[in-house]
Amino acid sequence: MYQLLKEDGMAKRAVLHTVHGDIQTPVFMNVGTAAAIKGAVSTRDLKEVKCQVQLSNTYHLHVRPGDETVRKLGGLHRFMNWDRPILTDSGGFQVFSLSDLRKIKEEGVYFSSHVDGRKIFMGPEESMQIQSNLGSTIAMAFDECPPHPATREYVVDSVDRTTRWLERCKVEMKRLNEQEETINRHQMLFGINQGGTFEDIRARHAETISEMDLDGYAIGGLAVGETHDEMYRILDNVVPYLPRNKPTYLMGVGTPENILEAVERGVDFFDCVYPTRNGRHGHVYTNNGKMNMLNAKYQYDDRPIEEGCGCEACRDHSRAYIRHLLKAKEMLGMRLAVLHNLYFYNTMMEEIRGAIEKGEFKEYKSRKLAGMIDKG
RNA sequence: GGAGGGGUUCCCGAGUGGCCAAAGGGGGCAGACUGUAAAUCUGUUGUCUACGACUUCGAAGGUUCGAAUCCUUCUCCCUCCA
Repeated sequence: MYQLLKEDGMAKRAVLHTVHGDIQTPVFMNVGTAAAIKGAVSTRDLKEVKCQVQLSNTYHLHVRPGDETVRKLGGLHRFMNWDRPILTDSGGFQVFSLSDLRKIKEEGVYFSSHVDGRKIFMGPEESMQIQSNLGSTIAMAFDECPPHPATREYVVDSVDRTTRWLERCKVEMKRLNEQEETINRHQMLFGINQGGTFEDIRARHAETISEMDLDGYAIGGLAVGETHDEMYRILDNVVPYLPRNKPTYLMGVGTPENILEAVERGVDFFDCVYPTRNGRHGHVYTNNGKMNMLNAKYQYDDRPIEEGCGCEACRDHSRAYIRHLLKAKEMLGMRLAVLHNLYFYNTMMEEIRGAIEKGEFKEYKSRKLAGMIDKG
């Protein structure tokens, strides 16, 4: 159940009650694609870094270790030792990211596994079955994330198919949740809006899926190469067509700035690989902007990444030391950078929630952005 | 003492007369990354009054229109046999 607690302009402060506990929104979901946050981050670390929800991936877990394996081991929560909510992405993004390794048909998508090349068929039913086997808190509809740029004809075809797939997802999810042996019989299903950069297609699709009474609504197919302005324009245009009394999830986004802009436009669920991937690559986020810890200027810098930050990296170590670890390719360097970034993101979301509660989101956003732009 | 092999740009290491400022790694420096095929990928890495010039391949001298590449001497290192 989703409860809207407070509104500040378009910005929403809400709570989503789930069988695995409450999610306070706006929230950033920490991405652990293959049932692990890359960078040697444990579930203990995740709790310390204030992670509310983890995101895992249907396609990747189906390929390895196999969703049947996870089901036999009691589901993803038990497998990973994570008792808070998990959202599983459907495999729809892999239709985009593994575009050289797949064929799209009406019935679904034929992949050749990126691991060993074997044929894998995934349609809406298969995606729901896999996610049911994983037992995640929230399942995502199986969609196609179209490339950018794409022609209008391509996008129309793709979105129509995604709608038909969504209907099939809904039927299959209902069936699975009614079965006795299902691990999580309260698994939620979020639908995904598509339409590329075509506002009218986006809006019409949003209206169509809004009538389907799903547990939440995502906006997909953004941050795939379009400009930030285009992305914001689409949010302006689409969010109003999605139900306000349901979660609004902007998939795969984004930078701290992207998130602030999207919250202002009514989005309250996010996920992105940036904090983890950038951390592994030596980039860390601070209130003064992004830093590349690999840069020579930090060689003798004895300060923490960010003064006053409560994360393990900042409490215990200097920039110089973390730079050394990263340069030496010591695992600890990546781990500390990732922990810092996740802490930064999750803390920012906490601040956002506080600001909305006080009705001061706009001020908070300007302050935050000014800091990051000034010294970035 | 005898026989042989070798010293290349920060490092390792190709290159045996012109297409060589010199392959390829590494290291350095910088950049990219948005529902993760990513501990990945890209650029750059002699100097300058830079679409041209200058200095460089152990040192010095020589052959040649032209040398990192051929010759002479010197020097240093390594291996094997005594």
